[in-house]
Amino acid sequence: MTDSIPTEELFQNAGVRATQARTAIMDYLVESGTHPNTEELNAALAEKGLKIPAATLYQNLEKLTSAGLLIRFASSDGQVRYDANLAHHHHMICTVCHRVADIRIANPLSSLAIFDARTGDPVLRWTFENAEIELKGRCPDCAGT
Amino acid sequence: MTDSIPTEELFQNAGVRATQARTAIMDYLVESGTHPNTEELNAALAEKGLKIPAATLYQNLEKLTSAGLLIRFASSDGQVRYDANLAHHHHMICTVCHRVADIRIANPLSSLAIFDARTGDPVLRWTFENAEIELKGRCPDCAGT
DNA sequence: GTTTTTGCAAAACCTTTGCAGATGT
DNA sequence: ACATCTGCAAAGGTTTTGCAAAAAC
Repeated sequence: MTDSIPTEELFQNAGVRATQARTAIMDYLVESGTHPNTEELNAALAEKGLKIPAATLYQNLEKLTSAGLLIRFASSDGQVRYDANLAHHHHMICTVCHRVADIRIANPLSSLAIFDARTGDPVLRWTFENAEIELKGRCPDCAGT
Repeated sequence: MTDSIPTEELFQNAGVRATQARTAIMDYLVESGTHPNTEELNAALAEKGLKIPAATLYQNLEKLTSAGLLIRFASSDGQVRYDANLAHHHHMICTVCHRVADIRIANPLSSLAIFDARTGDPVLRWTFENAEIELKGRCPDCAGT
Protein backbone atom coordinates (compact mmCIF):
# COMPACT_ATOMS: atom_id res chain seq x y z
CA MET A 1 0.00 0.00 0.00
CA THR A 2 1.37 3.39 -1.02
CA ASP A 3 1.31 6.43 1.24
CA SER A 4 -1.49 8.75 0.32
CA ILE A 5 -0.49 11.95 -1.44
CA PRO A 6 -2.46 15.09 -0.53
CA THR A 7 -5.20 15.82 -3.02
CA GLU A 8 -3.92 19.36 -3.60
CA GLU A 9 -0.56 18.05 -4.61
CA LEU A 10 -2.08 15.44 -6.91
CA PHE A 11 -4.03 18.15 -8.66
CA GLN A 12 -1.03 20.44 -8.97
CA ASN A 13 1.09 17.68 -10.46
CA ALA A 14 -1.65 16.89 -12.94
CA GLY A 15 -2.22 20.53 -13.86
CA VAL A 16 -5.77 20.52 -12.57
CA ARG A 17 -7.18 23.31 -10.42
CA ALA A 18 -8.25 22.50 -6.90
CA THR A 19 -11.85 23.53 -6.73
CA GLN A 20 -14.30 22.64 -3.99
CA ALA A 21 -16.32 20.21 -6.05
CA ARG A 22 -13.29 18.55 -7.54
CA THR A 23 -11.51 18.12 -4.24
CA ALA A 24 -14.62 16.69 -2.63
CA ILE A 25 -15.08 14.16 -5.45
CA MET A 26 -11.47 13.03 -5.32
CA ASP A 27 -11.34 12.88 -1.53
CA TYR A 28 -14.52 10.89 -1.36
CA LEU A 29 -13.33 8.32 -3.87
CA VAL A 30 -9.95 7.95 -2.20
CA GLU A 31 -11.26 7.77 1.35
CA SER A 32 -14.25 5.54 0.74
CA GLY A 33 -12.47 3.22 -1.66
CA THR A 34 -15.83 2.76 -3.37
CA HIS A 35 -16.68 2.63 -7.07
CA PRO A 36 -19.82 4.69 -7.40
CA ASN A 37 -21.70 5.61 -10.53
CA THR A 38 -22.57 9.29 -10.95
CA GLU A 39 -25.86 8.94 -9.14
CA GLU A 40 -24.31 7.26 -6.11
CA LEU A 41 -21.47 9.74 -6.07
CA ASN A 42 -23.84 12.65 -6.19
CA ALA A 43 -25.90 11.19 -3.36
CA ALA A 44 -22.83 10.61 -1.21
CA LEU A 45 -21.63 14.17 -1.69
CA ALA A 46 -25.12 15.55 -1.09
CA GLU A 47 -25.14 13.77 2.27
CA LYS A 48 -22.01 15.65 3.14
CA GLY A 49 -23.87 18.84 2.32
CA LEU A 50 -22.36 19.38 -1.11
CA LYS A 51 -24.86 19.60 -3.91
CA ILE A 52 -23.05 19.47 -7.25
CA PRO A 53 -25.02 20.21 -10.43
CA ALA A 54 -25.03 17.41 -12.95
CA ALA A 55 -23.05 19.35 -15.53
CA THR A 56 -20.31 20.16 -13.04
CA LEU A 57 -20.13 16.60 -11.82
CA TYR A 58 -19.79 15.20 -15.31
CA GLN A 59 -17.26 17.82 -16.31
CA ASN A 60 -15.16 17.08 -13.27
CA LEU A 61 -15.30 13.34 -13.71
CA GLU A 62 -14.22 13.76 -17.32
CA LYS A 63 -11.40 16.08 -16.30
CA LEU A 64 -10.14 13.85 -13.52
CA THR A 65 -10.34 10.80 -15.75
CA SER A 66 -8.49 12.37 -18.65
CA ALA A 67 -5.91 13.76 -16.23
CA GLY A 68 -5.25 10.19 -15.12
CA LEU A 69 -6.38 10.73 -11.55
CA LEU A 70 -9.41 8.48 -11.81
CA ILE A 71 -10.27 5.37 -13.73
CA ARG A 72 -13.60 5.06 -15.47
CA PHE A 73 -14.95 1.59 -16.04
CA ALA A 74 -18.26 -0.18 -16.51
CA SER A 75 -19.39 -2.94 -14.20
CA SER A 76 -21.07 -5.94 -15.77
CA ASP A 77 -24.50 -4.45 -15.10
CA GLY A 78 -23.56 -1.63 -17.48
CA GLN A 79 -23.14 1.10 -14.89
CA VAL A 80 -20.30 3.54 -15.54
CA ARG A 81 -18.24 3.77 -12.37
CA TYR A 82 -15.25 5.71 -11.11
CA ASP A 83 -12.32 4.42 -9.15
CA ALA A 84 -9.45 6.26 -7.47
CA ASN A 85 -7.38 3.10 -7.29
CA LEU A 86 -5.10 3.46 -10.29
CA ALA A 87 -3.18 0.23 -9.83
CA HIS A 88 -4.32 -2.64 -12.02
CA HIS A 89 -6.82 -4.65 -10.05
CA HIS A 90 -10.02 -6.59 -10.29
CA HIS A 91 -13.31 -6.47 -8.45
CA MET A 92 -15.16 -8.82 -6.20
CA ILE A 93 -18.81 -7.94 -5.74
CA CYS A 94 -21.06 -9.19 -2.98
CA THR A 95 -24.29 -10.49 -4.47
CA VAL A 96 -26.17 -9.63 -1.28
CA CYS A 97 -24.98 -6.20 -0.14
CA HIS A 98 -23.27 -5.18 -3.41
CA ARG A 99 -20.10 -4.22 -1.62
CA VAL A 100 -17.17 -4.01 -4.02
CA ALA A 101 -13.72 -5.11 -2.93
CA ASP A 102 -10.62 -4.38 -4.94
CA ILE A 103 -8.60 -7.51 -5.46
CA ARG A 104 -5.37 -8.55 -7.02
CA ILE A 105 -5.12 -11.91 -8.73
CA ALA A 106 -1.65 -13.34 -8.55
CA ASN A 107 -2.01 -16.09 -11.12
CA PRO A 108 -0.43 -15.16 -14.43
CA LEU A 109 -2.64 -15.02 -17.49
CA SER A 110 -0.57 -17.77 -18.99
CA SER A 111 -1.82 -20.16 -16.32
CA LEU A 112 -5.38 -19.91 -17.60
CA ALA A 113 -6.62 -22.87 -19.58
CA ILE A 114 -8.62 -21.21 -22.33
CA PHE A 115 -10.83 -23.05 -24.79
CA ASP A 116 -13.03 -21.90 -27.60
CA ALA A 117 -16.55 -22.15 -26.21
CA ARG A 118 -17.99 -23.20 -29.56
CA THR A 119 -15.50 -25.72 -30.80
CA GLY A 120 -13.87 -26.79 -27.54
CA ASP A 121 -10.42 -26.33 -29.05
CA PRO A 122 -7.66 -24.70 -27.02
CA VAL A 123 -7.18 -21.05 -27.86
CA LEU A 124 -3.57 -20.74 -28.84
CA ARG A 125 -3.09 -18.15 -31.46
CA TRP A 126 -4.19 -15.03 -29.64
CA THR A 127 -1.77 -12.73 -27.90
CA PHE A 128 -3.00 -11.59 -24.51
CA GLU A 129 -2.76 -8.09 -23.20
CA ASN A 130 -4.83 -7.99 -20.05
CA ALA A 131 -7.83 -9.33 -18.24
CA GLU A 132 -10.76 -7.76 -16.45
CA ILE A 133 -12.16 -10.09 -13.89
CA GLU A 134 -15.30 -9.57 -11.89
CA LEU A 135 -15.90 -12.15 -9.21
CA LYS A 136 -19.26 -12.51 -7.58
CA GLY A 137 -20.01 -14.11 -4.27
CA ARG A 138 -20.80 -13.29 -0.69
CA CYS A 139 -18.70 -11.10 1.52
CA PRO A 140 -17.83 -12.24 5.06
CA ASP A 141 -20.75 -10.32 6.53
CA CYS A 142 -23.28 -11.83 4.13
CA ALA A 143 -21.83 -15.32 3.76
CA GLY A 144 -23.55 -16.65 6.86
CA THR A 145 -27.05 -15.53 6.00
CA MET B 1 -21.47 -28.21 -29.04
CA THR B 2 -25.22 -28.81 -28.76
CA ASP B 3 -27.44 -29.38 -31.77
CA SER B 4 -29.32 -26.27 -32.70
CA ILE B 5 -33.01 -26.25 -31.89
CA PRO B 6 -35.29 -24.54 -34.44
CA THR B 7 -36.13 -20.99 -33.44
CA GLU B 8 -39.87 -21.65 -33.72
CA GLU B 9 -39.64 -24.44 -31.23
CA LEU B 10 -37.54 -22.36 -28.84
CA PHE B 11 -40.19 -19.68 -28.91
CA GLN B 12 -43.02 -22.11 -28.40
CA ASN B 13 -41.32 -23.70 -25.40
CA ALA B 14 -40.72 -20.28 -23.91
CA GLY B 15 -44.27 -19.11 -24.54
CA VAL B 16 -43.18 -16.37 -26.90
CA ARG B 17 -44.88 -15.69 -30.19
CA ALA B 18 -42.88 -16.17 -33.35
CA THR B 19 -43.01 -12.85 -35.13
CA GLN B 20 -40.90 -11.75 -38.05
CA ALA B 21 -38.78 -9.29 -36.12
CA ARG B 22 -38.29 -11.59 -33.19
CA THR B 23 -37.32 -14.55 -35.33
CA ALA B 24 -34.87 -12.45 -37.30
CA ILE B 25 -33.22 -11.14 -34.12
CA MET B 26 -32.87 -14.57 -32.62
CA ASP B 27 -31.66 -16.18 -35.83
CA TYR B 28 -29.11 -13.50 -36.38
CA LEU B 29 -27.65 -13.82 -32.90
CA VAL B 30 -27.53 -17.60 -33.07
CA GLU B 31 -26.09 -17.79 -36.57
CA SER B 32 -23.55 -15.01 -36.29
CA GLY B 33 -22.42 -15.89 -32.78
CA THR B 34 -21.79 -12.17 -32.28
CA HIS B 35 -22.58 -9.98 -29.29
CA PRO B 36 -23.95 -6.79 -30.79
CA ASN B 37 -25.33 -3.77 -29.01
CA THR B 38 -28.70 -2.51 -30.21
CA GLU B 39 -27.18 -0.23 -32.81
CA GLU B 40 -25.04 -2.96 -34.34
CA LEU B 41 -27.94 -5.38 -34.24
CA ASN B 42 -30.23 -2.94 -35.95
CA ALA B 43 -27.63 -2.25 -38.63
CA ALA B 44 -27.07 -5.95 -39.26
CA LEU B 45 -30.80 -6.59 -39.66
CA ALA B 46 -31.21 -3.53 -41.86
CA GLU B 47 -28.56 -4.96 -44.18
CA LYS B 48 -30.73 -8.03 -44.53
CA GLY B 49 -33.56 -5.74 -45.56
CA LEU B 50 -35.38 -5.75 -42.24
CA LYS B 51 -35.87 -2.34 -40.72
CA ILE B 52 -37.08 -2.69 -37.13
CA PRO B 53 -38.27 0.42 -35.30
CA ALA B 54 -36.37 1.21 -32.13
CA ALA B 55 -39.33 0.58 -29.85
CA THR B 56 -39.96 -2.84 -31.36
CA LEU B 57 -36.31 -3.80 -31.14
CA TYR B 58 -36.08 -2.86 -27.48
CA GLN B 59 -39.34 -4.58 -26.64
CA ASN B 60 -38.20 -7.75 -28.33
CA LEU B 61 -34.80 -7.77 -26.70
CA GLU B 62 -36.44 -7.32 -23.31
CA LYS B 63 -38.92 -10.09 -24.05
CA LEU B 64 -36.29 -12.53 -25.27
CA THR B 65 -34.02 -11.73 -22.35
CA SER B 66 -36.69 -12.16 -19.70
CA ALA B 67 -37.84 -15.36 -21.42
CA GLY B 68 -34.33 -16.69 -20.94
CA LEU B 69 -33.59 -17.01 -24.64
CA LEU B 70 -30.93 -14.32 -24.69
CA ILE B 71 -28.39 -13.04 -22.22
CA ARG B 72 -27.92 -9.33 -21.73
CA PHE B 73 -24.54 -8.16 -20.49
CA ALA B 74 -22.35 -5.10 -20.61
CA SER B 75 -18.86 -5.19 -22.05
CA SER B 76 -16.21 -3.29 -20.14
CA ASP B 77 -16.67 -0.28 -22.40
CA GLY B 78 -20.20 0.03 -21.01
CA GLN B 79 -22.05 -1.15 -24.10
CA VAL B 80 -25.11 -3.28 -23.43
CA ARG B 81 -24.84 -6.39 -25.56
CA TYR B 82 -26.91 -9.46 -26.35
CA ASP B 83 -25.74 -13.02 -26.59
CA ALA B 84 -27.59 -16.14 -27.73
CA ASN B 85 -25.01 -18.40 -26.12
CA LEU B 86 -26.70 -19.34 -22.87
CA ALA B 87 -23.94 -21.58 -21.56
CA HIS B 88 -21.67 -19.98 -19.01
CA HIS B 89 -18.71 -18.56 -20.82
CA HIS B 90 -16.33 -15.64 -20.95
CA HIS B 91 -15.24 -13.28 -23.67
CA MET B 92 -12.01 -12.55 -25.38
CA ILE B 93 -11.94 -9.28 -27.28
CA CYS B 94 -9.47 -8.31 -29.97
CA THR B 95 -8.09 -4.85 -29.24
CA VAL B 96 -7.54 -4.24 -32.94
CA CYS B 97 -10.61 -5.51 -34.80
CA HIS B 98 -12.91 -5.80 -31.76
CA ARG B 99 -13.87 -9.33 -32.63
CA VAL B 100 -15.40 -11.13 -29.67
CA ALA B 101 -14.73 -14.81 -29.12
CA ASP B 102 -16.64 -16.90 -26.63
CA ILE B 103 -14.27 -18.81 -24.43
CA ARG B 104 -14.41 -21.31 -21.63
CA ILE B 105 -11.85 -21.18 -18.87
CA ALA B 106 -11.16 -24.57 -17.41
CA ASN B 107 -9.34 -23.48 -14.26
CA PRO B 108 -11.56 -23.71 -11.22
CA LEU B 109 -12.24 -20.52 -9.27
CA SER B 110 -10.55 -22.10 -6.30
CA SER B 111 -7.26 -22.09 -8.17
CA LEU B 112 -7.17 -18.30 -8.28
CA ALA B 113 -4.80 -16.65 -5.85
CA ILE B 114 -6.82 -13.68 -4.67
CA PHE B 115 -5.46 -10.88 -2.52
CA ASP B 116 -7.00 -7.76 -1.14
CA ALA B 117 -5.63 -4.99 -3.36
CA ARG B 118 -5.46 -2.52 -0.48
CA THR B 119 -3.99 -4.60 2.32
CA GLY B 120 -2.28 -7.35 0.35
CA ASP B 121 -3.86 -9.99 2.56
CA PRO B 122 -5.26 -13.15 1.02
CA VAL B 123 -9.02 -13.03 0.59
CA LEU B 124 -10.33 -16.01 2.44
CA ARG B 125 -13.68 -15.31 3.94
CA TRP B 126 -15.76 -14.72 0.86
CA THR B 127 -17.82 -17.45 -0.77
CA PHE B 128 -17.56 -17.42 -4.54
CA GLU B 129 -20.43 -17.88 -6.90
CA ASN B 130 -19.12 -17.06 -10.32
CA ALA B 131 -16.71 -15.01 -12.33
CA GLU B 132 -17.03 -12.80 -15.38
CA ILE B 133 -13.79 -12.61 -17.23
CA GLU B 134 -13.02 -10.39 -20.17
CA LEU B 135 -9.67 -11.02 -21.78
CA LYS B 136 -8.17 -8.53 -24.17
CA GLY B 137 -5.52 -9.18 -26.73
CA ARG B 138 -5.02 -9.71 -30.41
CA CYS B 139 -6.79 -12.29 -32.46
CA PRO B 140 -4.80 -14.50 -34.86
CA ASP B 141 -5.56 -12.19 -37.80
CA CYS B 142 -4.38 -9.07 -35.98
CA ALA B 143 -1.56 -10.53 -33.91
CA GLY B 144 0.97 -10.17 -36.71
CA THR B 145 0.36 -6.52 -37.47
C1' DG C 1 -62.05 -14.21 -31.24
C1' DT C 2 -58.74 -13.20 -27.94
C1' DT C 3 -54.25 -11.96 -26.75
C1' DT C 4 -49.95 -10.33 -28.07
C1' DT C 5 -47.08 -7.52 -31.00
C1' DT C 6 -46.05 -3.71 -33.95
C1' DG C 7 -44.72 0.88 -34.82
C1' DC C 8 -45.69 5.66 -34.46
C1' DA C 9 -45.40 9.60 -31.43
C1' DA C 10 -44.40 11.34 -27.07
C1' DA C 11 -42.14 11.10 -22.72
C1' DA C 12 -38.40 10.02 -19.66
C1' DC C 13 -33.77 9.66 -18.82
C1' DC C 14 -28.86 10.43 -18.87
C1' DT C 15 -25.03 13.01 -20.59
C1' DT C 16 -23.04 16.80 -23.17
C1' DT C 17 -22.69 21.56 -24.74
C1' DG C 18 -23.00 26.83 -24.71
C1' DC C 19 -22.13 30.48 -22.17
C1' DA C 20 -22.08 34.38 -18.56
C1' DG C 21 -20.61 34.94 -14.02
C1' DA C 22 -17.57 33.19 -10.28
C1' DT C 23 -13.30 31.24 -8.74
C1' DG C 24 -8.41 29.58 -8.73
C1' DT C 25 -3.62 30.53 -9.69
C1' DA D 1 -5.06 39.69 -14.82
C1' DC D 2 -5.78 35.51 -17.00
C1' DA D 3 -7.28 31.02 -17.60
C1' DT D 4 -10.28 27.77 -15.80
C1' DC D 5 -14.41 26.24 -13.50
C1' DT D 6 -19.26 26.55 -12.12
C1' DG D 7 -23.95 26.07 -12.85
C1' DC D 8 -28.02 27.24 -15.35
C1' DA D 9 -30.53 26.26 -19.45
C1' DA D 10 -30.85 24.02 -23.68
C1' DA D 11 -29.67 20.30 -26.81
C1' DG D 12 -28.51 15.44 -28.01
C1' DG D 13 -28.88 10.63 -27.82
C1' DT D 14 -30.83 6.38 -26.07
C1' DT D 15 -34.43 3.74 -24.01
C1' DT D 16 -39.20 3.44 -22.34
C1' DT D 17 -44.18 4.16 -22.48
C1' DG D 18 -49.06 4.82 -24.42
C1' DC D 19 -51.91 3.28 -27.62
C1' DA D 20 -54.55 2.09 -32.03
C1' DA D 21 -53.92 -0.97 -35.88
C1' DA D 22 -52.00 -5.42 -37.25
C1' DA D 23 -50.56 -10.03 -36.60
C1' DA D 24 -50.19 -14.48 -34.13
C1' DC D 25 -52.35 -18.18 -32.00
